[in-house]
Amino acid sequence: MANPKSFDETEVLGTALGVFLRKGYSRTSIADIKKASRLSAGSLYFAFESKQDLFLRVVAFYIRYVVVARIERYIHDQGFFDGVRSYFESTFKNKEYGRCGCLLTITSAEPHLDDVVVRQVKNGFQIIEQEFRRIVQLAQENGEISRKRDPNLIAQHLFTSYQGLLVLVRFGKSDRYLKTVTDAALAYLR
Amino acid sequence: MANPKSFDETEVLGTALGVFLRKGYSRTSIADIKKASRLSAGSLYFAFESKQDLFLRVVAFYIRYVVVARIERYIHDQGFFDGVRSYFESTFKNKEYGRCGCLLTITSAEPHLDDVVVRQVKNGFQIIEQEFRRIVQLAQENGEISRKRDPNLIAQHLFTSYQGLLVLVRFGKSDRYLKTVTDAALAYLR
DNA sequence: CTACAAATAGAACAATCGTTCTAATTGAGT
DNA sequence: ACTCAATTAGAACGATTGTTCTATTTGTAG
Repeated sequence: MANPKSFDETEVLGTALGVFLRKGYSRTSIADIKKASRLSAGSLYFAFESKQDLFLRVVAFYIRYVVVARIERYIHDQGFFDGVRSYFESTFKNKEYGRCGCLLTITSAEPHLDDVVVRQVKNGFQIIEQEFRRIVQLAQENGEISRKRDPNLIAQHLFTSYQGLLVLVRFGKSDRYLKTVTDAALAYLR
Repeated sequence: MANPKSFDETEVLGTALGVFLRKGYSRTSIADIKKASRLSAGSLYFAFESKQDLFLRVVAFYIRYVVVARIERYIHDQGFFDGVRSYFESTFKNKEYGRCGCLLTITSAEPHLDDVVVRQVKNGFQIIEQEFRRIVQLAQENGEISRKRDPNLIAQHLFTSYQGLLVLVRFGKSDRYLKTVTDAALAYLR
């Protein structure tokens, strides 16, 4: 045994996430990751198998600690309608990773991705949609939404509006515009 | 005078559009364009100033002869509701450029674009939104939509749903799913 | 038929990409 | 203190990028 690892892998994942969000998968170079993480090529390739391997782990990190964690927290703290509104608004108000869109959304726009990557992104999408379905059903039990409506349909609508919103966020629409869009998406649920 | 141009520039723009739609701006190489158009680097750089110049002209071509032309035709032939439905469905049913998403949508997801490109894409988005607003107002005059509703809001909703749909199309959701999403977007307008 | 410039083809350029390799450094176990 | 393997840094590799350069071909005007 000698020379224990001098950096926290999770921390690197968070840093890399920021870079991937800003530049996208294929246009992010290892040089970018090196600069952001202050690690050398040697260290990076010692810790991660390849650029693709690093990205896959970043996606998993993102789904778990950004997307799902955020949804849970908002819904738990504020209930369905206000929680969804806060979640939608976090896409353009959040300081940490805000205004960059969603890692899954921007990745799905990239061409000729490896099958493994596609599967990982698909999985992420399903998790988000499933979360939406879950909170809709919860809201129906609470009486916040009528039990007569189809939760699948509502979840789909939520998901599509969310994706549309993210495109507009990425594209730099004004906060006022994005707020109106959020309102319209929520109005459909009343 | 000698040796007149042996290829049609518009034809090249159409071919290049197909490549850019499949691969995105930054990941499309001049080699790709060469292969698709069967032109040499010399010819391409004789006709177009640079890769960026070519792309700008492709975007203009796309807005005019694909997006706007398609909207006009569907609305003219089928009226508002069926027209919008057909237009939405063309994003995943059209054989020519279908299933690739929208050139503007996928470009807006790309990082660090030149200001000139950003402006061109922004312009395209505005044109689409403006077209939506125009056909909504037209539908209000026809009585297809209540005159009491705010056409700007409806156009915004249409635009956002359209962008969300395009993300899902690009991502390979099933026709059935996409049709449901389209229905939900239209239901909001009734 | 000759001359000439527009148009073309393809080799060559520097820059950047992801990745690998080789040393040098590090610190715990003996 | 010495050993030895885990870890690190950074040079180097071949492949690919957008672009430029140099010939060569081409068709028409005189």
